[in-house]
Amino acid sequence: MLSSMTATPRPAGRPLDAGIQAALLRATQDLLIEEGYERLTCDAVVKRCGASKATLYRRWPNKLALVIAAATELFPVPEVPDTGDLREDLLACGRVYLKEDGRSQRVLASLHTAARHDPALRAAAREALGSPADRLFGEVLTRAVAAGVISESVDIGIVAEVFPGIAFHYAAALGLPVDELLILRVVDKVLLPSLRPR
Amino acid sequence: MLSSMTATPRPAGRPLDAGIQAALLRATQDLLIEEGYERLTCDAVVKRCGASKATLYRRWPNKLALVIAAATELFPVPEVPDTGDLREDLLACGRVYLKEDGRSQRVLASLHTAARHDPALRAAAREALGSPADRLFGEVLTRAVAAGVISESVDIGIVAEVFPGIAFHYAAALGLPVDELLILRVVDKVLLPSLRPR
DNA sequence: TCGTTTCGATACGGAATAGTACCGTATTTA
DNA sequence: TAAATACGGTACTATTCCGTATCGAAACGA
Repeated sequence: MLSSMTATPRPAGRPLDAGIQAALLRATQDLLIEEGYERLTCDAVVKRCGASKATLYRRWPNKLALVIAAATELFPVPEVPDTGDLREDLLACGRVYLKEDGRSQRVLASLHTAARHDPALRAAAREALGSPADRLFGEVLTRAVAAGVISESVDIGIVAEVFPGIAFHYAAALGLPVDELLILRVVDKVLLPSLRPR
Repeated sequence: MLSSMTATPRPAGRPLDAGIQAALLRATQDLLIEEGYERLTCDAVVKRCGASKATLYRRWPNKLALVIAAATELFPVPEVPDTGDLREDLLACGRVYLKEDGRSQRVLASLHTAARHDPALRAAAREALGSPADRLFGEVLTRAVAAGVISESVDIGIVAEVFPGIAFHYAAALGLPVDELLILRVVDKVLLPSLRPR
């Protein structure tokens, strides 16, 4: 009864193994972080899972589709923090970058740098991802201006770019981890001071 | 007489063409900006100059050496600004990133991202380059603290990372140009406010 | 003029990698 | 049991790209 309600009744033959699918996506994410898009190879992905190439190409038609799938899986759009306290909201925005040990942001940084020079990847990534976390600061700040918590004379556009800029610099160039201490320093020592009315 | 004083008297045969050498380095820089390190090919470099591969490999033993030479050529270590006025010094630090239309910083960003995942490139780049411009803000700020212009309670370490972070984010991920307006916004709306004693 | 070296052009070897094809085996439904 | 499909393994093709080798022509010094 219940199974008969599914849109596509299970086809004959051995079904796809969901565990392998998850393992392939996870390995792809790891290799994106470790090696970057250009140096990630499909052979390395399947080898790391003890899988075979047929198993990979049965699911995704090519490397680009695999990578996009691996990235999108990481991005349930984060919610805009709203605690009623500006400092707490800003800290919460920063902590989005810590989720799963910064996994999603590190994958995104890897993709972003490669997309810079690869039109196909750029188009696919823009469609599938955006960079949701980077927008959080802007939304929190505009809300704060609307609520009168921040003076309208403040340049919230550039303030909103401070943390994403530093986080990307850390992840993509310096190879440093984004951690709670960094978030505290940026929020307390840079963002809040530059938001104070003069 | 004069020529006899040179350490190495001109050897026999046709001399190396300095113009071609300059063209090869410039083409390498352009392709680093346009394509990134991984996608830059030696064939593309020589093709763009109307040169041949023999001409390239006569000068540099491999792609890595070519790229390092192309990058180092762009970096006469910048001088630490010292105008006597903190704001002017900070603006001057930012304007280093504008030199030659941001050419050197864009090349460096390209190299930096590739070096993240390439040990050989990383070692060579660290030895040959560092990232001199990124250090300017730190030096200006520590001097200002020593001079008593800035309170010691300020976290100059993180403040010094704001502009390099945003500039790298723009160059390596967003593909946006760093311009005078951006420098003004960062310095006046972020850096100086966060340096004010509370 | 003669020897030496650089020039552009081109062909080539070797390695890496994307993607395809096929194998025998295992798992599922009918 | 039979048909269908997924599985790991592996061989294969096609392409790209680094780096080498070789060619005749051109540019230098002696």
